[in-house]
Amino acid sequence: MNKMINPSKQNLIQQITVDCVIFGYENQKLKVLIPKINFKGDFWALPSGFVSQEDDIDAAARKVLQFRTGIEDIYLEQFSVFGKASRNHTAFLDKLLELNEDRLRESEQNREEYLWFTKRFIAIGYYALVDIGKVNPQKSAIDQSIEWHDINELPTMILDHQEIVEVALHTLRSHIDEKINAFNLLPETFTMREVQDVYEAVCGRTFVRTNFQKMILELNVLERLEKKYTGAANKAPYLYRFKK
Amino acid sequence: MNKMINPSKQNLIQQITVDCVIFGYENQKLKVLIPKINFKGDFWALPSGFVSQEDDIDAAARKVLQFRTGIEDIYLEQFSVFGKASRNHTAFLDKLLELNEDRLRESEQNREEYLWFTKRFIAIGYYALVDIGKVNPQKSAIDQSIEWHDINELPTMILDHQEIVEVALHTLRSHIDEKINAFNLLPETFTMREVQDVYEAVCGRTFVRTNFQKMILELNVLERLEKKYTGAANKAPYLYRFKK
DNA sequence: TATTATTGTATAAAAAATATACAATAAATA
DNA sequence: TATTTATTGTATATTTTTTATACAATAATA
Repeated sequence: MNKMINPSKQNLIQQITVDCVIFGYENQKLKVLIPKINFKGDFWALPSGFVSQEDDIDAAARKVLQFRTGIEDIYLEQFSVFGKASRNHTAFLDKLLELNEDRLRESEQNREEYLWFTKRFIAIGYYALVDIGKVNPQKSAIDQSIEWHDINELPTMILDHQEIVEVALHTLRSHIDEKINAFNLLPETFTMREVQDVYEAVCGRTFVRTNFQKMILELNVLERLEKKYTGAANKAPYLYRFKK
Repeated sequence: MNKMINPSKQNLIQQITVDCVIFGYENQKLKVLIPKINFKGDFWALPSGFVSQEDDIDAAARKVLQFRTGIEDIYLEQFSVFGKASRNHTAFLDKLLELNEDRLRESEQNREEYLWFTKRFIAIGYYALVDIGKVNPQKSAIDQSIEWHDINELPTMILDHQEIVEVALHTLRSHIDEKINAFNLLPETFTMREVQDVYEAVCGRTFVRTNFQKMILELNVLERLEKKYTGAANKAPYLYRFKK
């Protein structure tokens, strides 16, 4: 949320944001990266950004993701637009101002920002899925914190951000087969079990191991390498990698 | 395209359009409704509109569809956003001005419109599917004509409108099962053959009659009524209607 | 009454998805 | 060293879904 840095003065498309649902995977769990802003009142909001006149909307979303995760070439996908006429930050901002009178004084400039930011906004939704281990979450200037939240225990977010996450998750699940490679979640080489763990976390369900293997191999994107001796007291699994 | 009626003066969201792919069905054929603008140079462009501050984006799209088709409660669906930074009407307008010098004189107001309209625009794509028989296509003030074009013989359109149609068609095909009812294409009662004709036109392929019947009945949205005596020299087919 | 075109129904065949069985490890441990 | 343990690879059985084929039942016509 670099929303507060005089956006009304910048060379931006008006009344448009790109709102990003950054899914993260670690330890068989699916999470979402959500900043909490640094004001009294417990306000959580999805990472989002504006669209510069010079940027493709995809590029605008990519900037948000790069800033928030530090990852350069992240795969992301636009999935829906949220454009109700009533979709504005007024209720949120008024609440915030009410609870933070001490810090936010009336001023000509603040007034201008307020008017700019309480206009109706159209959000273009993007989602990404990253390896939590590779990410160093970045707070913006106005954030108190930014944390990974389990997909089943999301905080109460502003506006329609809850719905945005739901739609993103639905899209992610239906696209996982084509995107499992693009997401770059797995190491260079990996076992079948690791692939299955990703799938189970993303889809929120279990798969029968033997059938999962068959299904994933039939996608025809993996090649089998040597065995991996893990030190565990059992048969060593094969390693795989994505075909070039 | 009511784009030319001083849009820069109206209460609109800037740099946003809703671009509509209006599919039409008639005589086992799938078509697209495309206006041609009333200037020298053969310019075709999808029906589109701007988004008023007071309208949901869905409502903005609905207005375009209502104006173009005369149908009140039309089912439509947002399917994608087209937002390249280079997406602007400059090349199109310059060509148009060059070919129509006689009609378009330099003036302060025209200049203003030109600058407004050559900004980069983000298009939110919507599609609908209507019964051509129920539609009376409406030209806008700047159109020379508006016609149904066979899906396989589309004219060369401005900007990325060709791509927009392609993405819309892909979405339509993948959603046809859930939407066949919503599209309101079929009469109150209809035969199985009529349903299959719609499917074949939309999907651009044939189906095996007996298997199609089974498939469509398994969707569980139809109820069977009495037989229909058509006067043809063959067994009378049953009529169906959508369950309430 | 035989012919014709098309429908409704049944069923066979093929393919895909799901469930189950079991031998083959790789290390720990007895 | 033999036995135990947990997990893997492979095969196969079962079920479900999809696709193909056969054919009798019309409703009018010739």
